[in-house]
Amino acid sequence: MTPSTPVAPPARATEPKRERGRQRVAAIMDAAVTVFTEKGYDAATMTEIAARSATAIGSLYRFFPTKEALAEALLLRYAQQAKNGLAELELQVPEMTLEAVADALVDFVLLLQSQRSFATALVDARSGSDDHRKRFREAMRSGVAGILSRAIAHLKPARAKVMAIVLIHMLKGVAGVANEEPSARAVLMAEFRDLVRLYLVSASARIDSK
Amino acid sequence: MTPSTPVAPPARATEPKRERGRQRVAAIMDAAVTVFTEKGYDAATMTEIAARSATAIGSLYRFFPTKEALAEALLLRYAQQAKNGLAELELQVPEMTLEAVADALVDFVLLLQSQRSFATALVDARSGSDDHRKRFREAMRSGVAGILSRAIAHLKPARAKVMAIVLIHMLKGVAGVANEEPSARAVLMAEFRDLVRLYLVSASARIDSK
Amino acid sequence: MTPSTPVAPPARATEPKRERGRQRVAAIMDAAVTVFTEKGYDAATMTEIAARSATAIGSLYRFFPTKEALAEALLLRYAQQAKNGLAELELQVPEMTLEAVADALVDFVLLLQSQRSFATALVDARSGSDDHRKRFREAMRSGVAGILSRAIAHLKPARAKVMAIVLIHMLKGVAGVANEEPSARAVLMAEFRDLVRLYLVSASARIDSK
Amino acid sequence: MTPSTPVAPPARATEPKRERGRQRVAAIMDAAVTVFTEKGYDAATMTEIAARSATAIGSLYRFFPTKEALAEALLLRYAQQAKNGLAELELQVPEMTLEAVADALVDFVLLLQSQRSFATALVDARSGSDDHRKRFREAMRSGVAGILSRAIAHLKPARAKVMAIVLIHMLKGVAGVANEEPSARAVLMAEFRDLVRLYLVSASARIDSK
DNA sequence: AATGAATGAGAATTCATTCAT
DNA sequence: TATGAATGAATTCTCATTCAT
Repeated sequence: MTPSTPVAPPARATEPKRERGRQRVAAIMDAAVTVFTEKGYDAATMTEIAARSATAIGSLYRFFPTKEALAEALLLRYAQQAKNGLAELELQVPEMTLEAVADALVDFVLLLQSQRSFATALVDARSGSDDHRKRFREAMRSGVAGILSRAIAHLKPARAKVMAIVLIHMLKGVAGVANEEPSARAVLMAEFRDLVRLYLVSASARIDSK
Repeated sequence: MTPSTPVAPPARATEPKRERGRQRVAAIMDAAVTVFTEKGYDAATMTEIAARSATAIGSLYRFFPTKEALAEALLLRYAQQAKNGLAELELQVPEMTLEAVADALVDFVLLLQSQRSFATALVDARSGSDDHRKRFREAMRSGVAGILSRAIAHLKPARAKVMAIVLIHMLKGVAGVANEEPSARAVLMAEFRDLVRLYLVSASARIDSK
Repeated sequence: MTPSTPVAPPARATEPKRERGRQRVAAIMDAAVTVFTEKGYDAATMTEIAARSATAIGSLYRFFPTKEALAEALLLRYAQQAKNGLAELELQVPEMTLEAVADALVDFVLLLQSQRSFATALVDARSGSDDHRKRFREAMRSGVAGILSRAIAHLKPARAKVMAIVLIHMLKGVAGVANEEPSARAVLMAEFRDLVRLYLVSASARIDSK
Repeated sequence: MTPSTPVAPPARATEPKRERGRQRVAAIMDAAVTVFTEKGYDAATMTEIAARSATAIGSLYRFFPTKEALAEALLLRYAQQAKNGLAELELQVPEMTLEAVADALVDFVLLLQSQRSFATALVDARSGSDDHRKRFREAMRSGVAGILSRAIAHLKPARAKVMAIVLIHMLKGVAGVANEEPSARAVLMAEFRDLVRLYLVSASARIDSK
């Protein structure tokens, strides 16, 4: 048969309507995280994801009609978690010192880290609707900017945004520490922690001195 | 037991003996950089690289026996350039202020940047012998550490190494600025520059205060 | 890999550049005619066409990048033959009686018939660029109309066109006779022949009587 | 040896006992006509037919155990209608002129036409038991032959059959007119009408002249 | 040495049909 | 009985790599 969807939008996953389906979807997503993380988006195969989640390939496609749709769903879930985490953190900022905020951000990243590497793989993938990816990036930036605004008095929104971008980049480095030799990890972590603190404190100081 | 070399080391198959060959190789490598950058390692095809360099696919394989070998060669060339640049920079460090060194590092990254995006694509690719990649990373770190050692008096080698790692990560961010909206680029660049300076100056100060 | 041609035009076949390739292409096209005829466009598989022409599937795709492209090429070849045949016939019309022209048209169809059934399958297929199909239809109609114009004096172009359409439809019936029981074929053929003659003669008479 | 019935005859799985079921079946059949018409037999999917008739795929299969069975049922329904129409027409023939009969046949086809295109799709499909198709064809031919016999005095049964075949083919052309450009339709219709009349009248005349 | 043809494993995706709830 | 999940063979198409001229 000739494909009946010559130019279709990214295609959303069919929502499971029974308990069994929901379990399947969960299993698939977990397996997908693993495989994407191990191999990257391109090299990961739907077949392997199906196999690892003990799902027939047809069933996999029932819920995720496209490799891309699957990645998208994963990213969405991840984004949700990240967003929630940031929102939570933001609430606690008022009662924290700047250093504590810096540490909290680092801890937050560390918490997400298990999923982060796959997210990196997917976010960096070039194919597909960058739409979601952009929105995700934006959400992260807004979240971090929000925290910064609360943490540093009189920080202008524009600067908060810029700092958020830089900060997020730094935090990516934190996640990357996991790939280093075990012996070096502790020191590296400490160094990153210091740098993050330094960045926030310095920014705060610059404002106060004005 | 014989040493573990089951697979022939992926390297250039034939050293081009004649001028004609060297041109071919150069054309191929240039095309490869373009294609790898545009599509990423996996999505790039040998056929397209051949086409873009006006090379027959068979000829391409004469020079680079596998896709991986081609990537490796590219990486090697890139590493060489980076190394040379760093070495050069290192020589000039003694006559520079710390801030100038920070700026120079940023400028250096910017210079490499055109090739950097493809390098990122290749370095992040998981397949194949990480051997080269590791060596490349090591070289970069050593180079930057060397510069730091010369730039900051009494900096212990171990700390220089740690700082190099952190610094290199930051510099990657600098390269990433290119992907941002044009309107935001200048500010972001400035922010990164500040941060790099801040990092070096702060590290230097910490030592002096001891 | 993700496909690199998300929305590409029907894709033309790569022209073979060596003798071997040309033979391949011929073998493939012959096999394709057979398979399309036997199973129809949808049910025919590229795998089977490859197998029947003793071609590796990859080679098949080298020359015909799409199932559709293959069908298109077949149709083109067929159209060319039909066109040529009609053009030839047109030249001879002046020296023929009307009945002879009628018979010649029937014979012409019979000649094409071996390929006709597959062409029907392809022309009727819904997918793909109707462009070629339309052009083919138009060519046939023009050809037949030309013959009619030469065969029937004072026939107006517009009427010639209309008659051509009707005539071509009748001729399709002639081709369809092959599917009937052998015992009935001869009589059916004769009946169709008579009808075609009747049609032409009657049309001619109507003009003369004016 | 037992008679060759290896596969169960594809027929309605369950006669709907209740009103509800009958509605379902009707909805399914209607949707099926639409989808088959739009896409052709092969490209039509059971899933889509189910969706369009708001039927669960499982339910669809309760009523029609295979895709083929569904097609068969559709064809059967169509055949019934055609048969009835022809039978009705046959009764009226004695009081009609030959020309009127010709027109009536054309009108009859036009009436069926809405369903005809799908029927064409299915009749032309090669898969499955041609049994039904043959029977359908036979019924049509008999019906038309009957009409002819009544319309043309002294027409021998054998000739009636042959003429029926030719006539039916011509009538298919009438149905095909719908695909032509609107501007051309009227003229084409008239031409086909004339041809049908011409055919009947001429046949009648030939007999009388004997 | 250069070129383009050949190869075939493997990837994404579809869909008729069967099962379990 | 009705529903939606499960299944997996089959299909189109890709591409790194090898061969033959």
